[in-house]
Amino acid sequence: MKGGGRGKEPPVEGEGTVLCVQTEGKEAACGAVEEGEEDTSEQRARRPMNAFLLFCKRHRSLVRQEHPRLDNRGATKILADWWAVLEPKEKQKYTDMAKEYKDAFMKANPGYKWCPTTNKPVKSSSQAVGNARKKVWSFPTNPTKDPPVTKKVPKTDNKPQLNFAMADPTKMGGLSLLLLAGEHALTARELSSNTSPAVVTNATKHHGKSALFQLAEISSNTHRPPAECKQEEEESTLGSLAESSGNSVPGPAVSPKNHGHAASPLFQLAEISSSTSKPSVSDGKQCGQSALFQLAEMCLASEAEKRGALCPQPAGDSAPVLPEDSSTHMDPMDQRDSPDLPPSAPSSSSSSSSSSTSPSSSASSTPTDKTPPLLSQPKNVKKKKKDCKESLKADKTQGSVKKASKKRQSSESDLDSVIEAVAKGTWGAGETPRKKARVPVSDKSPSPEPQHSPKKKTKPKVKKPLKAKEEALEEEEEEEEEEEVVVQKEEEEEEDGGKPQDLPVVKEESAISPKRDGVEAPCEKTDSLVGREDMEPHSPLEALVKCEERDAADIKTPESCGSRKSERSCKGALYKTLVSEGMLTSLRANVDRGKRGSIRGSVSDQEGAWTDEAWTFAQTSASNPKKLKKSKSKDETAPGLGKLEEEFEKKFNSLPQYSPLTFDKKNTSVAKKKKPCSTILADQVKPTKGSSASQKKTLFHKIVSKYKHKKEKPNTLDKAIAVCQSPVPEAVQKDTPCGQVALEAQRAADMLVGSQKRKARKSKITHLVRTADGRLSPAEEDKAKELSQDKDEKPCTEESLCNEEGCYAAVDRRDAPEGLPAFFSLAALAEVAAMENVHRGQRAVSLPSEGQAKDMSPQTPVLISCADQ
DNA sequence: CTGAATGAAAT
DNA sequence: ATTTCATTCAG
Repeated sequence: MKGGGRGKEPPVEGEGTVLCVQTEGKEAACGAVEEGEEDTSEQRARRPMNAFLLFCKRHRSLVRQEHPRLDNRGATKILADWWAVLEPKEKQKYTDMAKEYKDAFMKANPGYKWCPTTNKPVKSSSQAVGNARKKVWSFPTNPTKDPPVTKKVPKTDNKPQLNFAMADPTKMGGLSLLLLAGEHALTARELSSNTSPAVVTNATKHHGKSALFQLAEISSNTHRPPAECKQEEEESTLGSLAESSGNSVPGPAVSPKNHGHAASPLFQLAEISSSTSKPSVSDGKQCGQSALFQLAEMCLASEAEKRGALCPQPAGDSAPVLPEDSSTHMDPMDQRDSPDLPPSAPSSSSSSSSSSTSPSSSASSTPTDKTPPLLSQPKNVKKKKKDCKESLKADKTQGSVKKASKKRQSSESDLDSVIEAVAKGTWGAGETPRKKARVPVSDKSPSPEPQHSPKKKTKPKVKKPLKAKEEALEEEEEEEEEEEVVVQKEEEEEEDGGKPQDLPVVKEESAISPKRDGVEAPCEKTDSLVGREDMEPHSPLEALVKCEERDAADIKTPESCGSRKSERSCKGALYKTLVSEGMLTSLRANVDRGKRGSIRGSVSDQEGAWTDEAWTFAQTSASNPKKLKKSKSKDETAPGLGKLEEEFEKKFNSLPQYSPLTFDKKNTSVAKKKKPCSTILADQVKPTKGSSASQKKTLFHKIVSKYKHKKEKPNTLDKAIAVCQSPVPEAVQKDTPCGQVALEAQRAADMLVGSQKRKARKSKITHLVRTADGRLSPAEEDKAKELSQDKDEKPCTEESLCNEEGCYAAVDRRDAPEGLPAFFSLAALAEVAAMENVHRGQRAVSLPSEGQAKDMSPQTPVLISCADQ
């Protein structure tokens, strides 16, 4: 069975196929699982970050602020330099945190293997493996208890529980949809990919379905036939939504039941899924499927209804309707008791699988049908190579898909839009990526601000709220003030409810935030981001990410923060929604508590160490939503996530964030310590940076390649490099005589950090083989370059000139090197190297300030001259 | 998807 | 001793 199913992915299927598809998928999944890879390939949690990565994560934003143009690679280099200079003591913090993180992670995932590999599942290559990497924390052990022991499935070392996580939302149905939505929101682009590759988690999905099914039943309480269930589900769903939208806070009442049963079921679900390693699915699955299917429909229908209710005109794809509205118009209680939903209509329609009310609604319904197709799509998925190359190969083989992953092209299917809308909380709005969700945003602390929407459009009412928000934001920045936030939220909600256009609210916020940003220097990113968001649909994820960074950065410069938060808030909203739905029990708890302000408390409580509970918790809550995410999950930062995340975040934030200046100083000091010369360096340092360096590299490569250096291995060179590598600043270099250089060289060696340290991989090396010409492959060139650097001692003063821009310019023009004679003299190389060194030195020292040296003229000429020599 | 860096773990 | 992979995100 499995063989058949999994192997292929059904490209597209009609509606009818849905069930079929699912079935196949399941089988496939099962097969995969059975194959044994289950654990590994399934959804592996991401490995915990090491100290350096934590450091990078924490400081990258800073680096980028300083060097906006610098790309990540360059930033990484700088970060590496910083890291290198970081004092042990300081590093220790990161190291410790990393350790804690790791320990916690391991606790959560007892059998976790960093390198799953080994199994190379032949599998259908792309699929199963495809997603492999799920999210970081694998999830769950039981929420209640953490211990790994709980983990039910010891099957393999990897986590068994994953199953649940693995479950493919798309297949799951309404609930899954919600999850999906959440994820979608989180990672818009990824979603598409996820969907497509049903493959990935076949087994999991499979389980998920059955489990889901059960869940559905539970929630409904009555085991009624699917049809009836549907209604119930619908109602409940609406209710939950209403709750969420309406309040996140308070009220107690409404949801208790809902909430209660939903939640527990979830856990059960998780357990079930995990426990049943592979259910016999056949029977269950069918039932499950149908049930799920229906459920999904219901959900859609309900949504459609809402939409309709809100917006009389269904036609618009993206009418700006808000989900919340629905809440507004209905009482949760009422809903529960008797669903009167459908102002607009569709209840009946909804009931029928077909769906459909209006075109728009049809769209919504469509998704369901379509869903399968999506799944079938290839998936580019991001997962890197998770399973190693095989997966990659597979992907490649499949070819086409890649792009899809990046942007959710899947848009074709309305589903996406729907999902997004749901995620955002704004149904109608769907298309506009930017707006953050109005929703409950605040569940946590941090993020109330929305800045993205650059356009303020109309800002409807709610001015008050804005101010309040601003204040709140500020406060939050300083400290998270939940209460206010909450209040604001409520206000917003109300407002939203009053008006269908929640967008405005957001805009307002955005408008405000811009100001702040404007004030701040660092906004560039933000701005860009914003722009992007407007432009692109998938932006949200990025935005979120950025937000995270921003937060980190904020610590240092609080001002800047405004923009990102919005994203976060969006996320929070999503989570909230999910929670409200009962999908994330733990979250809900948190949310509730959080509203009261507990968040902080909780954090503080655990502050010290990662509690098992916390981890568990977090995993549980987080994992669900994230599963889909695969690559980027960004769990930590998520606003509404569980304690774990909070803790993580908190800890992460607590990590010292060193300002560039600090590093500069350090460099200086270090240099001084090591060598006297360094002093100069420090002063002179400028922001030059990696980027330029990289470009130079390119140039150098070319040059080098021309005369083909010989050094295949950097090793030999290393020494030399070490020697020369002084970080001397341009000025210094100029001035500095070779002799000093030598001294510095040592120092440099110290500073040297790693950049070039690492050996190239074999594969790469292979890659490096010389060409017939005798040229070296790029890699080699680099090495050669390095060598040259080593030698750099030479006196090329001018080179030092290269600044970021200067360098760029130079680079641009450069090319000249090609013309150079094949036989570059060592001296010439040395010069080149010197340039590089300079670069490096600057970089190392790099100061934020930009000014500088532009006096230096382009080095290209110099280079040439050198070459001539 | 790649890469740039470091580090932990696995092979 | 060598590979993977974790984070980030522009190319």
